[in-house]
Amino acid sequence: MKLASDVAVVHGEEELFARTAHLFAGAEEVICAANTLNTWAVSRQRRVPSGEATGRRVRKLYRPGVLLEPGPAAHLRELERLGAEIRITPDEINETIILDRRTAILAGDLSYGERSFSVVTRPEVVQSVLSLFNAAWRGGTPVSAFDAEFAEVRALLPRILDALASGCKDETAARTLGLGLRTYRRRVAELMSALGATSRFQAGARARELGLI
Amino acid sequence: MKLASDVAVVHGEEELFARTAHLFAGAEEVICAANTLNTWAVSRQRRVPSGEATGRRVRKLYRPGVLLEPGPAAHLRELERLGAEIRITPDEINETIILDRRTAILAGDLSYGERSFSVVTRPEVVQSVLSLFNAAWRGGTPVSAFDAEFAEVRALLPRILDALASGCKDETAARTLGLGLRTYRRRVAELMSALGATSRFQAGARARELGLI
DNA sequence: CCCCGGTTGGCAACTTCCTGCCACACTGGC
DNA sequence: GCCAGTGTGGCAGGAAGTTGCCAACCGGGG
Repeated sequence: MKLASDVAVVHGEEELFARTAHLFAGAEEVICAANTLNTWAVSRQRRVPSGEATGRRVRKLYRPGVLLEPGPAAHLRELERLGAEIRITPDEINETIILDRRTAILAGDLSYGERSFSVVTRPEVVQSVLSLFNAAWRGGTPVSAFDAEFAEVRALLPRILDALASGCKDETAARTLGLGLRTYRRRVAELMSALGATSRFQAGARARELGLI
Repeated sequence: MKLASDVAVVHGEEELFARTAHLFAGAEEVICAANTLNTWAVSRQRRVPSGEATGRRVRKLYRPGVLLEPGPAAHLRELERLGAEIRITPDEINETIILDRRTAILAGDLSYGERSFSVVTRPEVVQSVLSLFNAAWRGGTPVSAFDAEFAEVRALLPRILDALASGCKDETAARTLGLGLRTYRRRVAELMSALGATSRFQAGARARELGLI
Protein backbone atom coordinates (compact mmCIF):
# COMPACT_ATOMS: atom_id res chain seq x y z
CA MET A 1 0.00 0.00 0.00
CA LYS A 2 1.34 3.36 -0.98
CA LEU A 3 0.17 6.13 1.24
CA ALA A 4 1.04 8.63 -1.43
CA SER A 5 -1.74 7.30 -3.64
CA ASP A 6 -5.27 8.59 -3.39
CA VAL A 7 -6.77 5.14 -3.34
CA ALA A 8 -5.07 2.05 -1.99
CA VAL A 9 -6.31 -1.48 -1.67
CA VAL A 10 -5.33 -3.73 1.19
CA HIS A 11 -6.24 -7.36 1.65
CA GLY A 12 -7.35 -8.75 4.95
CA GLU A 13 -7.93 -7.14 8.29
CA GLU A 14 -4.40 -7.77 9.44
CA GLU A 15 -2.89 -5.69 6.73
CA LEU A 16 -5.55 -3.06 7.15
CA PHE A 17 -4.73 -2.74 10.79
CA ALA A 18 -1.01 -2.70 10.21
CA ARG A 19 -1.31 0.10 7.72
CA THR A 20 -3.91 2.27 9.37
CA ALA A 21 -3.40 1.79 13.09
CA HIS A 22 -1.72 5.14 13.43
CA LEU A 23 -4.70 6.82 11.79
CA PHE A 24 -7.08 5.26 14.26
CA ALA A 25 -4.89 6.18 17.17
CA GLY A 26 -4.68 9.82 16.25
CA ALA A 27 -8.15 10.35 14.88
CA GLU A 28 -10.34 12.97 16.47
CA GLU A 29 -13.44 11.94 14.61
CA VAL A 30 -14.28 8.36 13.89
CA ILE A 31 -17.23 7.29 11.81
CA CYS A 32 -18.08 3.67 11.37
CA ALA A 33 -20.88 1.91 9.55
CA ALA A 34 -21.23 -1.83 9.59
CA ASN A 35 -23.74 -4.61 9.33
CA THR A 36 -22.32 -6.69 12.13
CA LEU A 37 -19.84 -6.21 14.91
CA ASN A 38 -17.54 -8.75 13.35
CA THR A 39 -16.57 -6.76 10.33
CA TRP A 40 -14.31 -4.28 11.97
CA ALA A 41 -12.86 -6.64 14.49
CA VAL A 42 -9.61 -4.82 14.07
CA SER A 43 -10.82 -1.50 15.22
CA ARG A 44 -12.99 -3.02 17.88
CA GLN A 45 -10.38 -4.98 19.70
CA ARG A 46 -7.71 -2.40 19.98
CA ARG A 47 -9.38 0.92 20.23
CA VAL A 48 -12.11 0.42 22.68
CA PRO A 49 -10.19 -0.46 25.79
CA SER A 50 -7.88 2.53 25.45
CA GLY A 51 -8.94 6.15 25.59
CA GLU A 52 -12.28 6.36 23.92
CA ALA A 53 -13.19 9.27 26.10
CA THR A 54 -10.51 11.68 24.93
CA GLY A 55 -13.04 14.11 23.60
CA ARG A 56 -13.06 12.80 20.12
CA ARG A 57 -16.34 12.17 18.40
CA VAL A 58 -17.23 8.61 17.57
CA ARG A 59 -20.32 7.76 15.55
CA LYS A 60 -21.31 4.24 14.68
CA LEU A 61 -24.16 3.08 12.53
CA TYR A 62 -25.35 -0.51 12.62
CA ARG A 63 -28.11 -2.72 11.36
CA PRO A 64 -30.81 -3.79 13.80
CA GLY A 65 -29.48 -7.31 13.79
CA VAL A 66 -26.68 -6.49 16.19
CA LEU A 67 -29.15 -5.89 18.96
CA LEU A 68 -30.61 -9.36 18.72
CA GLU A 69 -27.67 -11.01 20.36
CA PRO A 70 -26.99 -10.26 24.00
CA GLY A 71 -23.22 -10.00 23.58
CA PRO A 72 -23.06 -7.41 20.86
CA ALA A 73 -25.94 -5.50 22.39
CA ALA A 74 -24.02 -5.22 25.64
CA HIS A 75 -20.93 -4.20 23.74
CA LEU A 76 -22.82 -1.39 22.08
CA ARG A 77 -24.12 -0.13 25.37
CA GLU A 78 -20.58 -0.13 26.70
CA LEU A 79 -19.43 1.87 23.71
CA GLU A 80 -22.22 4.34 24.29
CA ARG A 81 -21.27 4.68 27.90
CA LEU A 82 -17.77 5.63 26.76
CA GLY A 83 -19.19 8.48 24.76
CA ALA A 84 -19.75 7.01 21.33
CA GLU A 85 -22.93 7.82 19.46
CA ILE A 86 -24.61 4.74 18.12
CA ARG A 87 -27.51 4.56 15.78
CA ILE A 88 -29.45 1.86 14.07
CA THR A 89 -30.66 1.90 10.51
CA PRO A 90 -32.90 -0.59 8.77
CA ASP A 91 -31.24 0.06 5.42
CA GLU A 92 -28.51 -2.04 3.97
CA ILE A 93 -25.19 -0.31 4.36
CA ASN A 94 -21.80 -0.96 2.91
CA GLU A 95 -19.19 -1.21 5.56
CA THR A 96 -17.42 2.08 5.91
CA ILE A 97 -15.03 3.93 8.16
CA ILE A 98 -14.28 7.60 7.90
CA LEU A 99 -11.47 9.14 9.92
CA ASP A 100 -11.26 12.86 10.51
CA ARG A 101 -13.20 13.47 7.34
CA ARG A 102 -9.96 12.86 5.50
CA THR A 103 -9.65 9.12 5.14
CA ALA A 104 -12.34 6.68 4.10
CA ILE A 105 -11.96 2.95 4.44
CA LEU A 106 -14.47 1.00 2.40
CA ALA A 107 -14.90 -2.71 2.69
CA GLY A 108 -14.92 -4.56 -0.59
CA ASP A 109 -15.63 -8.06 -1.66
CA LEU A 110 -14.15 -11.18 -0.29
CA SER A 111 -11.31 -12.36 -2.49
CA TYR A 112 -9.22 -15.40 -1.76
CA GLY A 113 -10.94 -15.73 1.57
CA GLU A 114 -9.91 -12.31 2.73
CA ARG A 115 -11.85 -9.15 2.57
CA SER A 116 -10.30 -6.35 0.62
CA PHE A 117 -10.44 -2.74 1.77
CA SER A 118 -10.09 0.45 -0.16
CA VAL A 119 -8.34 3.21 1.71
CA VAL A 120 -9.30 6.49 0.12
CA THR A 121 -7.76 9.86 0.84
CA ARG A 122 -8.92 11.79 -2.19
CA PRO A 123 -10.93 14.63 -0.67
CA GLU A 124 -13.79 14.66 -3.15
CA VAL A 125 -14.41 10.98 -2.65
CA VAL A 126 -14.16 11.17 1.10
CA GLN A 127 -16.55 14.10 1.12
CA SER A 128 -19.01 12.18 -0.99
CA VAL A 129 -18.84 9.16 1.23
CA LEU A 130 -19.22 11.35 4.26
CA SER A 131 -22.35 12.95 2.89
CA LEU A 132 -23.85 9.57 2.21
CA PHE A 133 -23.02 8.47 5.68
CA ASN A 134 -24.60 11.55 7.14
CA ALA A 135 -27.77 10.89 5.22
CA ALA A 136 -27.92 7.37 6.57
CA TRP A 137 -27.03 8.66 10.01
CA ARG A 138 -29.90 11.10 10.03
CA GLY A 139 -32.24 8.29 9.12
CA GLY A 140 -31.00 6.15 11.97
CA THR A 141 -32.44 5.72 15.41
CA PRO A 142 -30.33 6.19 18.53
CA VAL A 143 -29.55 2.82 19.93
CA SER A 144 -31.03 3.58 23.31
CA ALA A 145 -34.45 4.25 21.84
CA PHE A 146 -34.19 1.30 19.55
CA ASP A 147 -33.01 -0.95 22.31
CA ALA A 148 -35.87 -0.10 24.58
CA GLU A 149 -38.31 -0.71 21.81
CA PHE A 150 -36.92 -4.16 21.25
CA ALA A 151 -36.63 -5.27 24.83
CA GLU A 152 -40.02 -6.87 24.91
CA VAL A 153 -39.94 -8.07 21.37
CA ARG A 154 -36.93 -10.11 22.32
CA ALA A 155 -38.97 -11.88 24.96
CA LEU A 156 -41.27 -13.35 22.33
CA LEU A 157 -38.58 -13.86 19.74
CA PRO A 158 -37.49 -17.37 20.63
CA ARG A 159 -40.98 -18.73 20.31
CA ILE A 160 -41.59 -16.96 17.03
CA LEU A 161 -38.30 -18.28 15.73
CA ASP A 162 -39.11 -21.79 16.83
CA ALA A 163 -42.42 -21.62 15.08
CA LEU A 164 -40.89 -20.33 11.89
CA ALA A 165 -38.02 -22.77 11.98
CA SER A 166 -40.41 -25.66 12.43
CA GLY A 167 -41.78 -24.85 9.01
CA CYS A 168 -45.40 -24.80 10.04
CA LYS A 169 -47.73 -22.28 8.55
CA ASP A 170 -48.70 -19.01 10.16
CA GLU A 171 -52.13 -20.25 11.09
CA THR A 172 -50.72 -23.13 13.12
CA ALA A 173 -47.93 -21.11 14.62
CA ALA A 174 -50.25 -18.36 15.77
CA ARG A 175 -52.58 -20.82 17.44
CA THR A 176 -49.71 -22.61 19.10
CA LEU A 177 -48.45 -19.36 20.53
CA GLY A 178 -51.90 -18.27 21.55
CA LEU A 179 -51.84 -15.27 19.27
CA GLY A 180 -54.13 -14.00 16.61
CA LEU A 181 -53.01 -14.56 13.08
CA ARG A 182 -52.66 -10.86 12.51
CA THR A 183 -50.57 -10.33 15.61
CA TYR A 184 -48.33 -13.26 14.83
CA ARG A 185 -47.64 -11.88 11.40
CA ARG A 186 -46.96 -8.51 12.91
CA ARG A 187 -44.31 -10.14 15.05
CA VAL A 188 -42.81 -11.88 12.06
CA ALA A 189 -42.71 -8.59 10.20
CA GLU A 190 -40.95 -6.95 13.14
CA LEU A 191 -38.53 -9.80 13.28
CA MET A 192 -37.77 -9.60 9.59
CA SER A 193 -37.31 -5.88 9.85
CA ALA A 194 -34.95 -6.43 12.76
CA LEU A 195 -33.01 -8.91 10.69
CA GLY A 196 -32.97 -6.58 7.74
CA ALA A 197 -34.50 -9.30 5.62
CA THR A 198 -36.92 -8.84 2.77
CA SER A 199 -37.94 -12.44 2.34
CA ARG A 200 -38.57 -15.26 4.74
CA PHE A 201 -35.78 -17.30 3.25
CA GLN A 202 -33.37 -14.50 3.92
CA ALA A 203 -34.73 -14.08 7.42
CA GLY A 204 -34.17 -17.75 8.11
CA ALA A 205 -30.63 -17.56 6.85
CA ARG A 206 -29.89 -14.48 8.92
CA ALA A 207 -31.44 -15.92 12.03
CA ARG A 208 -29.35 -19.02 11.69
CA GLU A 209 -26.32 -16.93 10.92
CA LEU A 210 -26.78 -15.03 14.15
CA GLY A 211 -27.23 -18.24 16.08
CA LEU A 212 -30.76 -17.36 17.04
CA ILE A 213 -32.01 -20.77 16.06
CA MET B 1 -28.18 -47.60 32.61
CA LYS B 2 -29.44 -50.98 33.60
CA LEU B 3 -29.26 -53.57 30.89
CA ALA B 4 -31.85 -55.59 32.69
CA SER B 5 -34.47 -52.99 31.99
CA ASP B 6 -36.47 -52.96 28.81
CA VAL B 7 -35.98 -49.27 28.28
CA ALA B 8 -33.00 -47.25 29.37
CA VAL B 9 -32.13 -43.63 28.87
CA VAL B 10 -28.61 -42.39 28.40
CA HIS B 11 -27.44 -38.81 28.06
CA GLY B 12 -24.94 -37.71 25.50
CA GLU B 13 -23.17 -39.57 22.76
CA GLU B 14 -20.25 -40.45 24.96
CA GLU B 15 -22.33 -42.44 27.38
CA LEU B 16 -24.27 -43.99 24.54
CA PHE B 17 -21.10 -45.20 22.95
CA ALA B 18 -19.64 -46.44 26.19
CA ARG B 19 -22.75 -48.47 26.90
CA THR B 20 -23.52 -49.84 23.48
CA ALA B 21 -20.17 -50.22 21.76
CA HIS B 22 -20.22 -53.97 22.25
CA LEU B 23 -23.60 -54.17 20.59
CA PHE B 24 -22.34 -52.32 17.56
CA ALA B 25 -19.25 -54.46 17.36
CA GLY B 26 -21.13 -57.73 17.36
CA ALA B 27 -24.17 -56.73 15.36
CA GLU B 28 -24.93 -58.64 12.22
CA GLU B 29 -27.60 -56.27 11.10
CA VAL B 30 -27.38 -52.55 11.54
CA ILE B 31 -30.16 -50.16 10.67
CA CYS B 32 -29.68 -46.46 10.94
CA ALA B 33 -31.94 -43.52 10.18
CA ALA B 34 -30.79 -39.97 10.61
CA ASN B 35 -31.32 -36.48 9.35
CA THR B 36 -27.67 -35.55 9.21
CA LEU B 37 -24.39 -37.35 9.40
CA ASN B 38 -23.51 -35.57 12.59
CA THR B 39 -26.07 -37.20 14.76
CA TRP B 40 -24.50 -40.58 15.08
CA ALA B 41 -20.94 -39.37 15.17
CA VAL B 42 -20.29 -42.17 17.62
CA SER B 43 -21.12 -44.96 15.28
CA ARG B 44 -19.59 -43.24 12.34
CA GLN B 45 -16.14 -42.68 13.71
CA ARG B 46 -15.42 -46.05 15.12
CA ARG B 47 -17.21 -48.55 13.02
CA VAL B 48 -16.52 -47.50 9.50
CA PRO B 49 -12.77 -47.93 9.32
CA SER B 50 -12.89 -51.43 10.74
CA GLY B 51 -14.53 -54.39 9.10
CA GLU B 52 -17.72 -53.15 7.55
CA ALA B 53 -17.52 -55.91 4.96
CA THR B 54 -17.89 -58.85 7.31
CA GLY B 55 -21.07 -59.97 5.67
CA ARG B 56 -23.37 -58.15 7.98
CA ARG B 57 -26.16 -56.10 6.55
CA VAL B 58 -26.07 -52.37 7.00
CA ARG B 59 -28.95 -50.14 5.97
CA LYS B 60 -28.93 -46.41 6.36
CA LEU B 61 -31.67 -43.95 5.64
CA TYR B 62 -30.98 -40.24 5.34
CA ARG B 63 -32.61 -37.02 4.37
CA PRO B 64 -31.71 -35.51 1.03
CA GLY B 65 -29.84 -32.72 2.75
CA VAL B 66 -26.79 -34.88 3.36
CA LEU B 67 -26.11 -35.01 -0.35
CA LEU B 68 -25.85 -31.27 -0.65
CA GLU B 69 -22.46 -31.09 0.97
CA PRO B 70 -19.53 -32.64 -0.83
CA GLY B 71 -18.00 -34.13 2.31
CA PRO B 72 -20.96 -36.12 3.57
CA ALA B 73 -21.89 -37.13 0.05
CA ALA B 74 -18.46 -38.63 -0.44
CA HIS B 75 -18.71 -40.33 2.93
CA LEU B 76 -21.95 -41.97 1.90
CA ARG B 77 -20.45 -43.23 -1.32
CA GLU B 78 -17.60 -44.70 0.67
CA LEU B 79 -20.06 -46.45 2.96
CA GLU B 80 -21.85 -47.81 -0.05
CA ARG B 81 -18.64 -49.10 -1.50
CA LEU B 82 -18.09 -51.01 1.73
CA GLY B 83 -21.36 -52.79 1.24
CA ALA B 84 -23.84 -50.65 3.14
CA GLU B 85 -27.22 -49.94 1.61
CA ILE B 86 -28.07 -46.29 1.67
CA ARG B 87 -31.33 -44.69 0.81
CA ILE B 88 -32.75 -41.21 0.82
CA THR B 89 -36.18 -40.21 1.98
CA PRO B 90 -37.85 -36.84 1.73
CA ASP B 91 -39.84 -37.46 4.90
CA GLU B 92 -38.88 -36.23 8.29
CA ILE B 93 -37.44 -39.06 10.33
CA ASN B 94 -36.62 -39.40 13.96
CA GLU B 95 -33.10 -40.55 14.48
CA THR B 96 -33.08 -44.26 15.02
CA ILE B 97 -30.73 -47.20 15.20
CA ILE B 98 -31.83 -50.82 15.25
CA LEU B 99 -29.33 -53.57 15.95
CA ASP B 100 -30.05 -57.19 15.04
CA ARG B 101 -33.76 -56.48 15.30
CA ARG B 102 -33.32 -56.76 19.04
CA THR B 103 -32.16 -53.37 20.21
CA ALA B 104 -33.51 -49.98 19.18
CA ILE B 105 -31.77 -46.75 19.98
CA LEU B 106 -33.96 -43.70 19.60
CA ALA B 107 -32.67 -40.19 19.79
CA GLY B 108 -34.60 -37.90 22.08
CA ASP B 109 -34.59 -34.22 22.81
CA LEU B 110 -31.67 -32.13 23.73
CA SER B 111 -31.52 -31.65 27.45
CA TYR B 112 -28.81 -29.73 29.24
CA GLY B 113 -26.96 -29.43 25.97
CA GLU B 114 -26.73 -33.14 25.48
CA ARG B 115 -28.96 -35.34 23.46
CA SER B 116 -30.66 -38.12 25.28
CA PHE B 117 -31.10 -41.58 23.84
CA SER B 118 -33.54 -44.30 24.65
CA VAL B 119 -32.14 -47.80 24.40
CA VAL B 120 -35.01 -50.20 23.97
CA THR B 121 -34.85 -53.98 24.10
CA ARG B 122 -38.48 -54.78 24.60
CA PRO B 123 -39.29 -56.98 21.60
CA GLU B 124 -42.71 -55.54 20.81
CA VAL B 125 -41.36 -52.04 20.75
CA VAL B 126 -38.35 -52.95 18.68
CA GLN B 127 -40.57 -54.79 16.25
CA SER B 128 -42.83 -51.80 15.94
CA VAL B 129 -39.93 -49.45 15.33
CA LEU B 130 -38.52 -51.86 12.81
CA SER B 131 -41.73 -51.99 10.87
CA LEU B 132 -41.88 -48.23 10.74
CA PHE B 133 -38.35 -48.10 9.56
CA ASN B 134 -39.06 -50.63 6.86
CA ALA B 135 -41.97 -48.57 5.64
CA ALA B 136 -39.78 -45.53 5.40
CA TRP B 137 -37.06 -47.63 3.83
CA ARG B 138 -39.34 -48.84 1.10
CA GLY B 139 -40.29 -45.28 0.34
CA GLY B 140 -36.68 -44.23 0.04
CA THR B 141 -34.56 -43.93 -3.05
CA PRO B 142 -31.17 -45.65 -3.33
CA VAL B 143 -28.52 -43.06 -2.89
CA SER B 144 -26.86 -43.82 -6.19
CA ALA B 145 -29.98 -42.94 -8.13
CA PHE B 146 -30.64 -39.95 -5.99
CA ASP B 147 -27.09 -38.77 -6.25
CA ALA B 148 -27.06 -38.88 -10.01
CA GLU B 149 -30.28 -36.97 -10.11
CA PHE B 150 -28.83 -34.24 -8.00
CA ALA B 151 -25.49 -33.90 -9.70
CA GLU B 152 -26.64 -31.18 -11.99
CA VAL B 153 -28.98 -29.59 -9.57
CA ARG B 154 -25.97 -28.99 -7.40
CA ALA B 155 -24.38 -27.03 -10.21
CA LEU B 156 -27.17 -24.49 -10.13
CA LEU B 157 -27.59 -24.53 -6.40
CA PRO B 158 -25.13 -21.82 -5.46
CA ARG B 159 -26.77 -19.33 -7.74
CA ILE B 160 -30.24 -20.20 -6.55
CA LEU B 161 -29.08 -19.87 -3.00
CA ASP B 162 -27.47 -16.54 -3.68
CA ALA B 163 -30.65 -15.29 -5.25
CA LEU B 164 -32.75 -16.47 -2.34
CA ALA B 165 -30.35 -15.16 0.25
CA SER B 166 -30.30 -11.77 -1.40
CA GLY B 167 -33.96 -11.46 -0.56
CA CYS B 168 -35.06 -10.47 -4.03
CA LYS B 169 -38.33 -11.76 -5.35
CA ASP B 170 -38.70 -14.75 -7.64
CA GLU B 171 -39.38 -12.64 -10.68
CA THR B 172 -36.07 -10.81 -10.33
CA ALA B 173 -34.11 -13.88 -9.38
CA ALA B 174 -35.39 -15.87 -12.33
CA ARG B 175 -34.49 -13.15 -14.77
CA THR B 176 -31.07 -12.71 -13.23
CA LEU B 177 -30.39 -16.40 -13.62
CA GLY B 178 -31.77 -16.46 -17.10
CA LEU B 179 -34.56 -18.83 -16.15
CA GLY B 180 -38.29 -18.76 -16.57
CA LEU B 181 -40.26 -17.99 -13.46
CA ARG B 182 -41.74 -21.45 -13.45
CA THR B 183 -38.40 -23.16 -13.77
CA TYR B 184 -36.84 -21.03 -11.09
CA ARG B 185 -39.60 -21.96 -8.71
CA ARG B 186 -39.19 -25.57 -9.65
CA ARG B 187 -35.58 -25.31 -8.63
CA VAL B 188 -36.49 -23.65 -5.39
CA ALA B 189 -38.99 -26.41 -4.73
CA GLU B 190 -36.34 -29.05 -5.42
CA LEU B 191 -33.98 -27.23 -3.14
CA MET B 192 -36.53 -27.04 -0.37
CA SER B 193 -37.32 -30.69 -0.79
CA ALA B 194 -33.64 -31.47 -0.63
CA LEU B 195 -33.36 -29.46 2.54
CA GLY B 196 -36.44 -31.12 3.96
CA ALA B 197 -37.98 -27.71 4.51
CA THR B 198 -41.64 -26.83 4.25
CA SER B 199 -41.30 -23.08 4.34
CA ARG B 200 -38.80 -20.68 2.89
CA PHE B 201 -37.81 -19.47 6.30
CA GLN B 202 -36.96 -23.01 7.30
CA ALA B 203 -35.08 -23.53 4.06
CA GLY B 204 -33.02 -20.44 4.72
CA ALA B 205 -32.19 -21.59 8.20
CA ARG B 206 -31.22 -25.07 7.01
CA ALA B 207 -29.13 -23.73 4.16
CA ARG B 208 -27.25 -21.51 6.53
CA GLU B 209 -26.96 -24.36 8.99
CA LEU B 210 -25.33 -26.53 6.36
CA GLY B 211 -22.97 -23.74 5.40
CA LEU B 212 -24.40 -23.53 1.90
CA ILE B 213 -24.64 -19.77 2.13
C1' DC C 1 -66.80 8.44 34.76
C1' DC C 2 -64.59 9.63 30.22
C1' DC C 3 -60.63 10.13 27.53
C1' DC C 4 -56.32 8.66 25.90
C1' DG C 5 -52.54 6.02 24.00
C1' DG C 6 -51.34 1.49 23.13
C1' DT C 7 -52.26 -3.43 21.86
C1' DT C 8 -54.96 -6.77 19.81
C1' DG C 9 -57.16 -9.37 16.23
C1' DG C 10 -60.55 -9.71 12.51
C1' DC C 11 -61.42 -8.27 7.72
C1' DA C 12 -60.05 -7.37 3.14
C1' DA C 13 -57.22 -6.20 -0.68
C1' DC C 14 -52.99 -7.17 -2.46
C1' DT C 15 -48.57 -9.48 -3.37
C1' DT C 16 -45.87 -13.37 -3.46
C1' DC C 17 -45.44 -18.04 -3.66
C1' DC C 18 -46.79 -22.91 -4.96
C1' DT C 19 -48.22 -26.37 -8.24
C1' DG C 20 -50.80 -28.95 -11.66
C1' DC C 21 -51.56 -28.81 -16.40
C1' DC C 22 -50.21 -28.41 -21.02
C1' DA C 23 -47.85 -26.91 -25.14
C1' DC C 24 -43.40 -26.48 -27.07
C1' DA C 25 -38.58 -27.56 -28.10
C1' DC C 26 -34.81 -30.66 -27.89
C1' DT C 27 -32.47 -35.18 -27.99
C1' DG C 28 -31.40 -39.98 -28.74
C1' DG C 29 -32.94 -44.27 -30.62
C1' DC C 30 -35.53 -46.76 -34.14
C1' DG D 1 -39.08 -39.03 -40.33
C1' DC D 2 -41.25 -40.70 -36.10
C1' DC D 3 -41.59 -41.45 -31.39
C1' DA D 4 -40.73 -41.50 -26.47
C1' DG D 5 -38.56 -39.24 -22.85
C1' DT D 6 -37.01 -35.01 -20.85
C1' DG D 7 -36.58 -30.23 -19.78
C1' DT D 8 -38.64 -25.68 -20.21
C1' DG D 9 -41.84 -22.06 -19.46
C1' DG D 10 -46.53 -19.96 -19.74
C1' DC D 11 -50.99 -20.05 -17.49
C1' DA D 12 -54.32 -20.53 -14.06
C1' DG D 13 -56.10 -21.39 -9.71
C1' DG D 14 -55.20 -21.75 -5.15
C1' DA D 15 -52.45 -21.36 -0.86
C1' DA D 16 -49.61 -18.55 1.94
C1' DG D 17 -47.95 -14.37 3.36
C1' DT D 18 -48.12 -8.99 3.76
C1' DT D 19 -50.31 -4.81 4.94
C1' DG D 20 -53.62 -1.11 5.90
C1' DC D 21 -57.71 -0.26 8.22
C1' DC D 22 -60.74 -0.33 12.01
C1' DA D 23 -63.43 -1.85 15.88
C1' DA D 24 -62.71 -3.78 20.41
C1' DC D 25 -60.23 -4.06 24.45
C1' DC D 26 -57.18 -2.69 28.28
C1' DG D 27 -54.84 0.28 31.93
C1' DG D 28 -53.74 4.61 33.49
C1' DG D 29 -54.49 9.69 34.33
C1' DG D 30 -57.78 13.51 34.37
